[in-house]
Amino acid sequence: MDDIDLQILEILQEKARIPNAEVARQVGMAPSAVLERIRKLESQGIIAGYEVRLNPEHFGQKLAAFVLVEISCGDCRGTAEALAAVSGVQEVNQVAGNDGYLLKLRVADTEALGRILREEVAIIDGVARTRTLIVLATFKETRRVSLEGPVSEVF
Amino acid sequence: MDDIDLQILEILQEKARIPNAEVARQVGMAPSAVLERIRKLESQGIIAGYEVRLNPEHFGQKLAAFVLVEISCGDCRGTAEALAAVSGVQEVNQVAGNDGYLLKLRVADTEALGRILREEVAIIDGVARTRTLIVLATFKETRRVSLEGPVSEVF
DNA sequence: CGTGAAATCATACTGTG
DNA sequence: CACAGTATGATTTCACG
Repeated sequence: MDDIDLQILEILQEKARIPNAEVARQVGMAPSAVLERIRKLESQGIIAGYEVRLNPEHFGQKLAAFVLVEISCGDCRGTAEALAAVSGVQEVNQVAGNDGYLLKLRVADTEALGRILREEVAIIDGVARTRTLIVLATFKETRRVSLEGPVSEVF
Repeated sequence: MDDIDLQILEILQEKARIPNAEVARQVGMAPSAVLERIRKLESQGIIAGYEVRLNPEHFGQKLAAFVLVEISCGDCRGTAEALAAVSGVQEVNQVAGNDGYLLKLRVADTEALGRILREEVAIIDGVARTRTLIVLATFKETRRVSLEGPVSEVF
């Protein structure tokens, strides 16, 4: 991965749906060459995929929340998968410390959140306790990765 | 927004970089009509944008962490913006309760995280205390929104 | 919402350093 | 091996019905 690859990734992070030909212009190369580089980045897993970003508020999901799920591990295999299947869950992160998992979810409102915690989370095997953080406002939400600094060439 | 729009969004959530003509085939419409719908969804803000998903591990960012930032609000204007500017910060969520903000960040390693907390977060005006949750594993990480249920027509 | 023509783009192939 | 040039077919755009 060289400097031109980084330029391409930077452009794509800025605007993922830019035409290939436009990327080629910006990096000063032929479209075919740029395409070849992008394909290679995809096959190397450096580009993991492409996503549409929908506005959740238009789909009746006005509330975001983080839920810390404390685990009492009798039988914990499958807990993560069970949590991932809960309504509205966008993230399941296993975290160090007593709180075993940190979930991020998007739901309609506090009522729906309460229902989900009671009826879908609490019943999962190994779930001891939950602590919920209601999101009042989101000031930044990106998946951008800073492309500066040393780049691992592994994989 | 009607049922065909929902179908289109569902297809795009599944695979964002699908050619328009393919979407048209799946919903049984002319490509031009589909494109027109997509453009409308974009201008309405229902489609908020498109993203490349890069693999952070290829860019020396092997560690994810959540940081709860407790705020002692003397002068809190600008705190969120200051937090958003911290290295590696991907999310800044204001949360209810004592912990004022929940950050998500991606960094190289625990050493970098420590440095950032000391040198970039702790010095921000209004930051009283932080509690860090190290992510050991991520089982799910999506921005998909469930398109079922009642759809708000507002905006 | 569909059609069709024109512009633009994607991509496979080929040649070149 | 990476890149540019080229040709072909697909896609996007836009005016119009």
